[in-house]
Amino acid sequence: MDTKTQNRLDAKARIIKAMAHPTRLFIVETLAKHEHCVCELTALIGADVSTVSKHLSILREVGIIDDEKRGSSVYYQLKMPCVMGFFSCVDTVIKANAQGQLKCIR
Amino acid sequence: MDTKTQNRLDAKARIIKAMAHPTRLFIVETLAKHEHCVCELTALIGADVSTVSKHLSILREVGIIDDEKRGSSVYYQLKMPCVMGFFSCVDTVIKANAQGQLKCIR
DNA sequence: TGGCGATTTGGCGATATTGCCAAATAGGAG
DNA sequence: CTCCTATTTGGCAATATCGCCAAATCGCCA
Repeated sequence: MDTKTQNRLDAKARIIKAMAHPTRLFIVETLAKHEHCVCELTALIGADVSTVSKHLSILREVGIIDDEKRGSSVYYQLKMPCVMGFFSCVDTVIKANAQGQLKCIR
Repeated sequence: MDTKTQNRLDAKARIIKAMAHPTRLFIVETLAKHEHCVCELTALIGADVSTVSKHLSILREVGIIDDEKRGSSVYYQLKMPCVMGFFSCVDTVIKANAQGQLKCIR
């Protein structure tokens, strides 16, 4: 694997890794509906605020979401809605696995 | 976040996590062209055979690739080609980030 | 200006991932 | 049967991730 390919795949993996966590998937799905501030997301997720804040910064770092400070709150929004289409393939994989399981039982 | 959502997102994250590694991205992209045996992939990647074998088992475990033993070799193939479309969004994110950088310099 | 609510950052222990080596396993060729 | 090649598995050290607490920031508002 040459260096150029390595760098390209490193960049790609960094972005995918940012989504490879249940809480961060929840954040992306939730922001797909509409923007939310950190406190709202924290309430929905049910984890420590600092934990949620770190998840948000991971997603922002790779450019998937955007933040905007308004008043005393920080509002996050989905910057790259295409990731939602991205997920439909994952659901396809899950469905295919389930059908494979069924076939074994039958 | 209720238990049902938690389980759904765990399953989704598991699959995405399987792709969140440069070497495994390389494997998926390579298999998208056509099937390869472990030895061929190992040569292309340039890592230890055992390392490549483990990466392959991670991808197989979540149902993204399939294996078939023929002769003394094991051939792997892409089972879920939709992941390639999945990647185009990631490229979009990378491009958007680059353009954002440019805007800052200008 | 002092204090309050919202958010981020530092740090720590627990856990997970990664990549190599060595050893086990599985088939095929001689 | 025995050697050889291809692959997988076990184990280990290095590194990264995760989630909480505590502390630092940052705006507002009285």
